[in-house]
Amino acid sequence: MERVPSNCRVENALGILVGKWKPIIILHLLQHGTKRFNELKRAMPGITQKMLTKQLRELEEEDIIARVVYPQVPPKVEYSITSYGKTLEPILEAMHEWGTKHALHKLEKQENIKASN
Amino acid sequence: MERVPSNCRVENALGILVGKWKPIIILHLLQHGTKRFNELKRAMPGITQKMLTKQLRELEEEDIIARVVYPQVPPKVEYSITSYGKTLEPILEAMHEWGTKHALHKLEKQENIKASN
DNA sequence: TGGTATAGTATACAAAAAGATACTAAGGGA
DNA sequence: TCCCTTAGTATCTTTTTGTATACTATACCA
Repeated sequence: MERVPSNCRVENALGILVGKWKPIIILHLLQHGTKRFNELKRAMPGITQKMLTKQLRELEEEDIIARVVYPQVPPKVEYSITSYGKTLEPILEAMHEWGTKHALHKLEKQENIKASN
Repeated sequence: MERVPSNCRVENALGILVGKWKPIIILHLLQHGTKRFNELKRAMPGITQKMLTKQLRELEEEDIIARVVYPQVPPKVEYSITSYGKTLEPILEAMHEWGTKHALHKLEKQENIKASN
């Protein structure tokens, strides 16, 4: 992150969006609203508790999501996107759109390879 | 990359943009056009040859950049963005813009912390 | 003859990210 | 009494990334 051309702020966004799970978490909360820890976990098969916790903490640190703890046993913790976090929506949308097209592009490429054999 | 909710193609874009150097390489080629290997290297202080090579090969694999080898000694290899790669520009732009604002947001947050002490 | 340049590859190593697994507190239910 | 639940920690291992360094071929120049 250091020693990067000074006009490049792309890394700033990337630093937040990166990490296999972050965009998925943000997108899920954007689309489904407030969720409890285990609801998120169940929605993302394959993620470990450690990873989910870590990603959530990092997103909280950046003001992207809010964490509300209810003092109960068993515990209840709710996560939601902050209004600041919502400013990421256009980027996520753009990425989602491009990603969809790119999946197609890759498919076509494979078809071409097959056809030429 | 496996076991991700099927409606989520964000990872598809992220997979390409991620890696400390990729967005910088793409942005540089977008802004400055065709460049030789060592020109890129010099433009990115801190990157090693191995990393630059690896990133370039991965971007080539995804059709984002084109690699042209001139059979000369000493070797000459030119890299440029493909027309397909140019479709990433809006995302990079959006990220750059958001990243700039986010740098400000972080600064303000720090100021607030200072002020309250 | 020796040095310079380019675009790499090969190898070894260090650091960071991710994954697997076990553990915790305290209330409720069988 | 034992087990279940939730939202985590703690610890260890594996995988992925990144760094450092040395090496290559061959033409050109002094």
